[in-house]
Amino acid sequence: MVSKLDNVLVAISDPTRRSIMSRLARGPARISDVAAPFSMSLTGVCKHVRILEKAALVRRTRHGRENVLHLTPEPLRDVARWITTYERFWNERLDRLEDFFIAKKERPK
Amino acid sequence: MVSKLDNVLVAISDPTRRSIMSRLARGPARISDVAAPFSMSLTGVCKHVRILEKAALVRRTRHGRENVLHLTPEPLRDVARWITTYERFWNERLDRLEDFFIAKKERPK
DNA sequence: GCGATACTGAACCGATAGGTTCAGTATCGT
DNA sequence: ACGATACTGAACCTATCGGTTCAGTATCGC
Repeated sequence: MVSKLDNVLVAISDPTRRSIMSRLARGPARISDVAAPFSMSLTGVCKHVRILEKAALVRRTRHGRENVLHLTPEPLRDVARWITTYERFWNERLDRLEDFFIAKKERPK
Repeated sequence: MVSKLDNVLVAISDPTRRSIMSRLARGPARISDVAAPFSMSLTGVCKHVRILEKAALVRRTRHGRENVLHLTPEPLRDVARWITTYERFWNERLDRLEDFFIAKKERPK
C-alpha cells in the first residue's frame, strides 16, 4: 500500500516539481505557461504535473484546449503533521541540553 | 547544486527510511538492531542509513565494531519552514472560500 | 475549413534507486 | 589464537525516474 503521505513526499522531493509549485503559488497558470521558464519539453513538464496531481498538490480545470492548473497545497499539512512527531523529540534533546547546562551552572567545576 | 533541503526531502521520501527514523526516535540503536525488523539484508539497511546521514538526519558513533545510530531530526525544520511558505497561501484560499460563502449568504439565489 | 495552439500518448533512452550476494576487515568474547 | 559478530565495499540486477522525440487529437481564431 502506498500511502497518501508517500505520494506527497515523493512529489516534493523533486526540485523541478517544487519549482512548479512555487510558480503556481503566484497564481493559476496553464501548463504551457508553467513550462515556459524551463529548458524542458512540454511533455516533460506534463509528467511532473501528473505526479503533483496524484499527490493532490495541484488541481487541473480544462477550459477548451487549455489546462489551467492551480495549487492546492493542503496535503503539505500531512507532511507538517508528520514532522511534528519529531518536534517533540528534538525539544527533548534541547531540554536535555538545557538540563546539562543548568547542572553545570549549579555545580561548577 | 544540490541543496540541503533536497537531501532531506529525498531522504524522507522513502518509507523504509522513515521507518528507520521512527525506530531511532525510540532511542539510539546499532545498525543491526535497526535492521532486525526488516526483511532486508543488512547491506540494504546500511545504504539507507548512509542516505539519512547525508541528510544529517542520523548521526553515527563507532564503539569498537558497533555503529550506534541516533536521530538528529533538526533538518526537518528546514522542511517545515519550506512548508510554511505555502501555509500563507492556503490560508488565503480559505479566506477566499469564506468570502465566497459570505457573499452567497448575503445575496442568495 | 484551415492553420496554429495546447496539449496527450506511446515508445524509447540513460541514469539512478533500491535491492541482492559475496567476499573482506575489524573487533569482541572466550 | 580462534570463531562469532558487526559491519563495509564491490559487483551486479531490475525497475523506475526523468527526460526525450514524434505522431496524434481537440480546440481556437479567422
